[in-house]
Amino acid sequence: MTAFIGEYNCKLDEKGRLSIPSKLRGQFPEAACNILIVNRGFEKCLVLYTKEDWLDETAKLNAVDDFMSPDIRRFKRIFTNGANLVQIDNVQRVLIPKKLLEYAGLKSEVVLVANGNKIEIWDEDLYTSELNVDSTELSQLAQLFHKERNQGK
Amino acid sequence: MTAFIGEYNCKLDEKGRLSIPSKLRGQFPEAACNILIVNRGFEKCLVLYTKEDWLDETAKLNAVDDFMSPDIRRFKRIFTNGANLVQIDNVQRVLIPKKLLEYAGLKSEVVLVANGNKIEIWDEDLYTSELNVDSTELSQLAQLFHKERNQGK
DNA sequence: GAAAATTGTGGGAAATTATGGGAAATTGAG
DNA sequence: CTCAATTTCCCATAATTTCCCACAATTTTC
Repeated sequence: MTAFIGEYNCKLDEKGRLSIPSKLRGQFPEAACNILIVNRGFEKCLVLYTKEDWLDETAKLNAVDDFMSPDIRRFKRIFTNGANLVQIDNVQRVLIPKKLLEYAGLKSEVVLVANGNKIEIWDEDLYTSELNVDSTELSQLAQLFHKERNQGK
Repeated sequence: MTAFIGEYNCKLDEKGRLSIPSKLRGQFPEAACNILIVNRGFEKCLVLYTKEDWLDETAKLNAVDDFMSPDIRRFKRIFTNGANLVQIDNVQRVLIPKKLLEYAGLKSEVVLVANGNKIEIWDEDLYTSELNVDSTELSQLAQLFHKERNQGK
């Protein structure tokens, strides 16, 4: 599984093309791996996966039989909603589908944020306010995280 | 088994023809594979299978003995009854039978959604509301998924 | 600090894909 | 058997996407 690192500011051109900074590009497993999957994030952002990691994620979903229940089917749909294949062109850009640009409110200035095996794509301004947190809230969040992590076990 | 990726907006023309986006078409196992099966979905949508995967599905059904119960027989009958062979024409379109269009409430704007080895076909508006979920419901669904996945084993 | 190499940005042309319409073929009813 | 209706097949145009080239900007090297 890939583990991306870093945070990168970049630009979308008016055709909706996002050029991937070479430092990030270098982190992809294979030079040959030039197909990515973009998806809507739970927040107002997009998420990039390598094809391999996307297939791993969805394999977990697909292992569960659709006959089982309507809720299972619904969950699968919600989880995979918006997925799009994109190809990296020969100058390291991907064309982001218009629908997804709208969803995430992406205009020109965007931020790519590594998050495990995923890369989040945020509008710069939204990202700034998402990160805008004071120390009280941060420690509340940490407590919550700790609690829920242990519940999950 | 095929694993399709992506969500695609497309249009039905007034003859009921659905053109398959090239990105999706490229995911079919063989260029020669130009016969698909459309069936009713459990929700108000349709489901596309490759011929091969459809045969797998029906094999699973037929593995269950008809002697077992009337409900088994009834389910098999109803499930199989909606299935239709459709052929991909030379510009990558399939003609969806009118009965199925009605069943899924398909008008002009539709969405094709990859779901494992199947492709779901939704009316755009219905699909949007299917995906419209608040965070409380989402976490309930996630829990349910987690639970049922483990039950299924 | 200047030159070279790499990377980022923009735009245009070519190829591919989508879409609509019409003609030919097939089917079914009378 | 004939006519009407539907279906299949094919072609033309519109729209989109992909590919390519040129230049700008940044980084690296000497």
